[in-house]
Amino acid sequence: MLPARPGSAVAAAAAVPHHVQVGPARRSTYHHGNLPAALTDAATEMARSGGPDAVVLRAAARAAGVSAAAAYRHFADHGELLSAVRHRALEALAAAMRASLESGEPLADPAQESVRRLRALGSAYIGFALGDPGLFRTAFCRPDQPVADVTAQVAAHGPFALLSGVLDELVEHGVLDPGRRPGAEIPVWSAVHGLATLLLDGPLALLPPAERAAAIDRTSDFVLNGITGPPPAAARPPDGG
Amino acid sequence: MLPARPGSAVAAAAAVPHHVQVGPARRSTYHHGNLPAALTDAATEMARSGGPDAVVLRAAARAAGVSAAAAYRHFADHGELLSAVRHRALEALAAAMRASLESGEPLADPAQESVRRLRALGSAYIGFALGDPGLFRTAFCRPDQPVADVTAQVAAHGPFALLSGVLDELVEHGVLDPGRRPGAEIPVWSAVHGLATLLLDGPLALLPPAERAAAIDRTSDFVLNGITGPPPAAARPPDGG
DNA sequence: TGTACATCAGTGAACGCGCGTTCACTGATGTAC
DNA sequence: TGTACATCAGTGAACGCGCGTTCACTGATGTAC
Repeated sequence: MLPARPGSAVAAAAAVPHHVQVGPARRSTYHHGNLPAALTDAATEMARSGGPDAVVLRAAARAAGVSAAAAYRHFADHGELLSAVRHRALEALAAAMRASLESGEPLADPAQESVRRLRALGSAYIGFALGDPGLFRTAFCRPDQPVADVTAQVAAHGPFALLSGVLDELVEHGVLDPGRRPGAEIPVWSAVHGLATLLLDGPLALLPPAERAAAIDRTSDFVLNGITGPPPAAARPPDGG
Repeated sequence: MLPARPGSAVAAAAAVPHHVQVGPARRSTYHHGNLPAALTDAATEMARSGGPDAVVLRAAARAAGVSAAAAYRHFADHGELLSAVRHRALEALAAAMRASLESGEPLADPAQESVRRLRALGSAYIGFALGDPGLFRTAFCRPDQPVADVTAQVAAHGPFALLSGVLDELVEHGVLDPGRRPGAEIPVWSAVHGLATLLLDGPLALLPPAERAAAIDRTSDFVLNGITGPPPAAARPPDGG
């Protein structure tokens, strides 16, 4: 990302203690070039390896080879930097989901194919959570205040949009009753997201691998039943409770 | 909780600055009586109003009218105090679920009644999350390292056990196929837990009340379908990938 | 083409904060005789 | 019933930490004339 021209490495190292940080970037020009991106990159790597609490403005500045105060030319405060990282994390999740959609052998039967795609989304979501826990936690960490921004991103290009698309396919190919389509995203997303968080940080964190895999499979079936099964109105009490 | 004998209030206030903390408890005896409980109480109140990050050992000691160092007679470190609070939070959640089970008018038909009870559990879970967000977050906050303890509590007397019981009732009264009973807790719990976290801290936090209620209803139906619907093996690709 | 100047993006030192934790200590308690 | 003593549960001061943020500043950049 940064050109990182060493110049006089020894002199530079002596002049810039930088605590004991790993490879603080050096730059040749006084002006940085693209400091916002460099800070966001650094902060994202911190989030990746340590979750949202590891996103430290001073450390990001250090990693970008810049004083902490310089960060305030580009971010109003720490929260704004964290927000930028959250965006990146949601992008990464969406990218993993998209990649999963496009990988694998399409099935001849369009109905089966749309089901396959729904499963692909779910397994990518869980896979991302377990494979990149720091970013996943950051994507869904509590903002200082609920932020319309995140909702919009998620809805427009993120996980929600991808799920919506595949649910539409399920309707189109007769798997999902059109009457039950509206709002179907939320329960499906809830099930997958809930499983991810319970496995990651919750009481299911200690599940042995085999049981973990079984839990994922079972939830996958459960989700399909949940959206495609008959409405349970028959088994419902007259008063919704 | 504490006797809180004011004694010479003015002198006490002068002698014990305690920063600007609300009502630091005074005690008459040198020994406290039940300091672990008092610290856990105080810390739990902090968690209730501010979530896990608000659990501050020094502040809990202050609230209990004791020096910070005194806490270390009873808790190895901050993490152990937080663990105690997590226990309390999980207890509170389980209690809310139990109370919900026992409230409301039982239905004559046992099948319908068991369904009603499942719904009651779910709505208590969501209700607790939205009504006592600080405690809910604390109950499920990431421990320093995954802790068998929590898993055990949840399984033995907590949310998981209650859910297991009601799922057994569903089998007993013919709502749930016995063959699909094993492991059914996990997807159900995932859906409810996921919805709670998405509504609380996630991208659904800004949902207007009406839509929020609709989302909850829809997820409730979804869960029932998920466990009672036919196994979706028919719609499944030959390769589970 | 050169120069004055406004603007921008950095610097580095400092502030205040409150935390978790440790230490040597002392006052209170209970038990053996 | 009284006394010596071990043990326990407090005290209060201190340490080190690293953070977010602010400030007056200065070096670099680009533009008007």
